Amino acid sequence: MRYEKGHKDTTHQHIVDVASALFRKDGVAATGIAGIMTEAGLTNGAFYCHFASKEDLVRQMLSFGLSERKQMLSESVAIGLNAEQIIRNYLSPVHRDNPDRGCLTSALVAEVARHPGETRRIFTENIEGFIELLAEQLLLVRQEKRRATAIAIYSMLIGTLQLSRAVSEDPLSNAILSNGVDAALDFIQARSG
Amino acid sequence: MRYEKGHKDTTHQHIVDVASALFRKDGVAATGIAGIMTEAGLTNGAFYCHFASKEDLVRQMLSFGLSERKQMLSESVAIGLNAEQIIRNYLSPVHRDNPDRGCLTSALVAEVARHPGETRRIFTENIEGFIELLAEQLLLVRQEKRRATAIAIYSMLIGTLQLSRAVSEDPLSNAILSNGVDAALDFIQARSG
DNA sequence: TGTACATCAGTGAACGCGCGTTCACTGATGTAC
DNA sequence: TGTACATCAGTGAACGCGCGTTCACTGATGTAC
Repeated sequence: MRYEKGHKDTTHQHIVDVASALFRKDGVAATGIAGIMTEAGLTNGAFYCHFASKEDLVRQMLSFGLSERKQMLSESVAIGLNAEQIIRNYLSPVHRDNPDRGCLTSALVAEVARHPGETRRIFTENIEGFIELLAEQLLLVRQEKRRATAIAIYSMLIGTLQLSRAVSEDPLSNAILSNGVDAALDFIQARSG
Repeated sequence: MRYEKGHKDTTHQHIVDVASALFRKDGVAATGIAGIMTEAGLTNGAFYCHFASKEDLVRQMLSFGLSERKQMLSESVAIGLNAEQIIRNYLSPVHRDNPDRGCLTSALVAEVARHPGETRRIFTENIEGFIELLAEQLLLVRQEKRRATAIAIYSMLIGTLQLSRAVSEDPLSNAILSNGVDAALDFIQARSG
């Protein structure tokens, strides 16, 4: 069969979206091509009409997924969320319990570190824009300290979320999250004025 | 051949040590039994004289490895290192560049989160002792805030180390590390007095 | 003291399975004449 | 307008390979008589 204009692009994007969710849920190494394609409603072979290799998919997924997350953050700001609300959303039980729809960095940062330089380069490129956007929201922090503060907060957030996901169940996991919110806010406070 | 008394325990421990390094370097999912046994100087089959399954090894590795790390921290304290020095060592280029000999949590926390409940329980159990020990070093922080502060600092440390490992090369990676030290010290400062 | 047997850490080949990747093929539509 | 061919996203079987796990076997030593 022939397909309508734009069909291939739609399918391509669909595969990236499906892979992005599976990678975040199970990790890159533990997710197979066959599983991705089945989940996308296609067969194995079609994968290589869209990607040169699994690593190629990983790179496209990082590039698209991180800029998508950046846009989500940007929209949060646009509708009036401040730094505190962004932090509360990030360190929420909902985010903890749904890694497949959550932050790519907290789900995949350790695995990215083990991937080839080109993959890490794409990660780095996208993360820098993210940090920049986060820095802009730290209105109380002196301009020249904003970037450094944003990096530190981002590190806190990904470390805290990961720890809350790894420990077995409540109540410790919830305590880690709410403790993380307090800590991030105290830290911003310390860097303010 | 028969072996001297204690031989099996020595071999068992050796396999755990080898696996611990490989898991930290490449991740659990990407490390195979055959690779571990070859690195340990044995053949495949012997693995099941020592462990019921790969998951069994993962659990023993976490249990032993985390209590080993806790003892290392304990010894650092015994020889007079303070909280600042512990943080500087943790967020050093040497630690970043040698994950196979470094912190298990920063290397494996995201993967542990995807393992069965029993594995996460072992992780949790050991991490709590670690947090406690770290809390005791926060001498400037008011007693009732120490535990919460220790958790937050630990989250910062693992998040920062992971981020520094994932980004591509210097100078950003080094900046993330030294920025992390400043942030952790500022945070302790904010919680002091 | 000498012989027969038990022990058991480790060997190495094999199991079924899923991995990433390749490739000859399909078939609906578009294009050329 | 009708026919022959080109296009190309997707199919599905197959490739070699390594995975976790199983198992019959080895062989040096310890034990029993």
